[in-house]
Amino acid sequence: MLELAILGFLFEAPLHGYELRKRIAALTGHIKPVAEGSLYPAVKRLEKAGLLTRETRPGAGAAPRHVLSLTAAGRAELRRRLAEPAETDITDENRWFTLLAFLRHLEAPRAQAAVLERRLAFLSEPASFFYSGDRPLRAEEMDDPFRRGVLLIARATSRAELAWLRGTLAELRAG
Amino acid sequence: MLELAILGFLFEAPLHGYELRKRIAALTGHIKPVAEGSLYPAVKRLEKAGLLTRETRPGAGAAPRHVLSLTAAGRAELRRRLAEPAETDITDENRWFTLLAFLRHLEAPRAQAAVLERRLAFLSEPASFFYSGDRPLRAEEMDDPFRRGVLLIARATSRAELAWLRGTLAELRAG
DNA sequence: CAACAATACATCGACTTCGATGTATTGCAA
DNA sequence: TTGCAATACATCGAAGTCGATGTATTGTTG
Repeated sequence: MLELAILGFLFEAPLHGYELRKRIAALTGHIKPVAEGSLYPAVKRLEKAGLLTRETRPGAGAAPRHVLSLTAAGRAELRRRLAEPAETDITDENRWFTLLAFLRHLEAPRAQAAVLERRLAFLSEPASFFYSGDRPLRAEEMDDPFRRGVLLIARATSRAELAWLRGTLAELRAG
Repeated sequence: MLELAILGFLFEAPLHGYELRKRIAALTGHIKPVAEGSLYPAVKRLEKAGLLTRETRPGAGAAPRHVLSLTAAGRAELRRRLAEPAETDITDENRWFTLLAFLRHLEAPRAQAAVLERRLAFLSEPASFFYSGDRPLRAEEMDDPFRRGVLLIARATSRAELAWLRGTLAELRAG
């Protein structure tokens, strides 16, 4: 998720680490903040893998700025990660939202639609957080108000997302 | 999140590891599966901390069952984690849902309400995933259909949850 | 003019998690 | 009857993440 965000932001423009950090904080920081101690090693990993390059410039600030840019391999890798997301990128909302934030960089509408369809399939499966034997329980069946809340909120999210998915898929197909 | 689920399920009844694994999978597995390689070390940690005990019984299955039970300290620790959740337990939906699944074990309605109020405060803050300068952007302002989707879905979730929170808080206060 | 926040890096050890692998038994289906 | 799925543990190394800490400069505010 962190790496996807780094690749996604750098795809849009070269940035130095501090700016990248601020953009990631704006994107997902209110939900799940990313520590600096995670960001710099992640940048290093991607650099080592040849996905980005670092150019040192005598900075306006204190330390010299390291401007980070994606390489051709890095741009290809972003597109690959967007086109072939892992299962948890589809199911985990945090990851899914991060993916959606950069899905525009996947140029082919067909490929974009294919990703949305995976999410559609996931949301269409009968699933719950709570079961009676094998049967998923509905909100109305829960006595516990807190567990009922989980199901009510999940249902509202699911409905809104299914409506949006169907509409957007129709638009993508129309062209 | 994993530790909270372990404490939560064992609070309800003593279980052996395999059963615990299945319950955790049912609760959150469709969204974010937990590897066995995470579960057993987590159980060990909690055991070492004196929060649970392990009783070996000649099992019906292959290996002998290790029945896990919470100690008094373990029960107290669950209540403490429910009453004083970390900030990300409030903001991250995965963690928040796990917390809600066990919030009934916090006996005092006052304490339950206090936790819901923290979530209410978080959801009431003006926040977005996307900004123009400092100003959070609304769904209607987004050109990118995917980013618009993120905001539309988040808004639907937020509305449903706020309605549920207000209703449940009223009930808790009414007694 | 002193203190502090913000800018701009970076590292380190501790801890957590993951994926792979291993052991052994029961029961069912091909 | 052979093999596979399910039951029921468990470990190990690799990798990732976090929180704390450190350095140095600029700009702002009291």
